[in-house]
Amino acid sequence: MTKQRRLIYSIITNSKEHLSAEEIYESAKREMPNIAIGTIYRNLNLMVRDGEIRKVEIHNAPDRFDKNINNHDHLICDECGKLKDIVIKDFDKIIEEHSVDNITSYDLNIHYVCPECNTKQE
Amino acid sequence: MTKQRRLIYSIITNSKEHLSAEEIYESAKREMPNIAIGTIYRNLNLMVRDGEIRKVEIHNAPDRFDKNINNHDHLICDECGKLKDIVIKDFDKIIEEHSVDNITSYDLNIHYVCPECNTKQE
DNA sequence: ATACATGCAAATAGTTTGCAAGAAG
DNA sequence: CTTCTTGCAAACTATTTGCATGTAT
Repeated sequence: MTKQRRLIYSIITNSKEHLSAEEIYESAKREMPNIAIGTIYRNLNLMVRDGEIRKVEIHNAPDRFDKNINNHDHLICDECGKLKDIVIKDFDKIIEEHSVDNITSYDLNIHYVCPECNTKQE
Repeated sequence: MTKQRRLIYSIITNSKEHLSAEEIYESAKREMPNIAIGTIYRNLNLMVRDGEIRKVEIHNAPDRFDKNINNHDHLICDECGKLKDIVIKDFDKIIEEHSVDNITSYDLNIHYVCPECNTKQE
């Protein structure tokens, strides 16, 4: 439990957004200018392993980190890149009905244009 | 329409597997030893853009290329890494029921242990 | 004390790109 | 001919890692 780790954790839990490692790094540097990007990644991975946070992997974009560790999926805006949580109800059951055994996890990202970007476009 | 492109396309359509760029490269080199990996990627991207093939993006693993361009999702084996196609019926409707507008695409990969690897383990 | 975490820099993997030479229409 | 594509090598992005030093317990 170093102060670096405490800082990184607080940045994630205090943010309303799903931050990338780079964004966490920029934010952390304001408090600790010498903090290294390697330290950010190492701590993020430890926290993910220990179930304190969740990693959201997105294609063609850096991973993002989520304080919400409950079962949920993500909406990803094609315009601004921001994420929102979504819960697809009974999704586990839907998959099980397709008679697939030994499921370890699944990974669902829905791409869309978020309401904010959609109104901007008009 | 170069012979490189024709070769790459035939490798994909003749394969029963979902090949990675590297695997396509290895296979192509047997016919054309001087073919460059850059040529593989350039042609794959063109074919994806033109809808001739589909790119399957998997986290922590190289992209794979799929001759099946119909709507379908993928099962990914955690042991051997091989992919299988799966169609989750009415999945579009399930998402729409969650009152999300402006959906452009979605991306569902289900991780599991495939029957082949599962019997091996016992 | 001593085990673990850090900062730094270099390495890694997968993919993309600039450019001069070559092939296609 | 002239446009598009190739082969090659270098660049790129996100992330990981080796190592000597520093910090926590």
